Amino acid sequence: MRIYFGYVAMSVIVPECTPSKTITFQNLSKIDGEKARFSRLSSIARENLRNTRRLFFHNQAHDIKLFRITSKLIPLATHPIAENWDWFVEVKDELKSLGDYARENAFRISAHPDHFTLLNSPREEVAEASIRDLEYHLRIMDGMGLDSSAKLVIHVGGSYGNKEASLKRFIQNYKLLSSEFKQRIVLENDDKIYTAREVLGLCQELKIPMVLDIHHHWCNNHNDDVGDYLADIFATWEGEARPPKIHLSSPKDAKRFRSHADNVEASFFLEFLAKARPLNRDFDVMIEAKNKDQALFNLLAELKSIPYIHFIDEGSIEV
DNA sequence: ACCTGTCAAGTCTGG
DNA sequence: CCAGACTTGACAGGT
Repeated sequence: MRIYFGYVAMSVIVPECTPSKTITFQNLSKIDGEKARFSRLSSIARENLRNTRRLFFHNQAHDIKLFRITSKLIPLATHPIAENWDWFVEVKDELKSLGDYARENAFRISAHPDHFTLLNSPREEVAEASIRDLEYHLRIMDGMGLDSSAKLVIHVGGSYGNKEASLKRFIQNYKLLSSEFKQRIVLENDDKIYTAREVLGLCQELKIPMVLDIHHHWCNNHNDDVGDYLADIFATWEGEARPPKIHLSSPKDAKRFRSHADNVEASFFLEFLAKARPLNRDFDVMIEAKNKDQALFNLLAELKSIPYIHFIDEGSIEV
């Protein structure tokens, strides 16, 4: 089984290369005239795209085929102050060529809309804002010309005092979405509310691929063992062009155990690998650590001493 | 060059 | 009913 590794949004190795530059609402408001404000936003957006391109080159040079693009690529894209700003036209060409490069090098691109994207909120304005945010992500992926294997990873949402009703509301709202959304949305278990088993049930019912977050499962699991239903989680990816994806991170410390540590404990990964090995299926691992790409390299360096792990290149292994 | 409080967005808890 | 926690990278204003 082949396992590919990737990291989230930014590099700690490539200097001066943030793809998430922004401007605060307050400061943008100080600029006189809509035209000048939009021009400022456009120049930030283009800078972010330039840096994303540099990250792509870096990834390709190191055989890293898995990458999560930042949600902050286009500054204030869904903020009311930028409502009349046609950002897509401004960055259309850059987006397309970025996507071409990704396709040529067989990159697996994903995005993870922020935690206030809540499809199941009982507040209509929140649910609507969430759809606007998903639309924004869709336009980026479509603009890059990526096929439906480029996924949008989201959580189920809040519990709002009634988990059962909130799950139902997710189902209702999800069903209202067009197929453009549905072919990209995948669901992830979270660290507080919806466990892996609950998310799996939802994914099976709605035929949505499920991303298992090992760290979240460790925080929030109702005492069940993910090994018992890992095969079912992987099965939600049947018919998809790409293999299942998991998220991997380690707890920061005993007190802040939900937070991401700087690096990933090799034992944390190996424990999971022991459960996945019998299934003998390829899967992708998204590393979520403060040290970003360096954490990926650090983990792989540690795996070098494991006898049954063979290195294909800098970014993938064979087990 | 470096430091610190603040930032568009939501939800949950505890007082 | 409201303040604070949660979480994270970057801004912005200051030294």
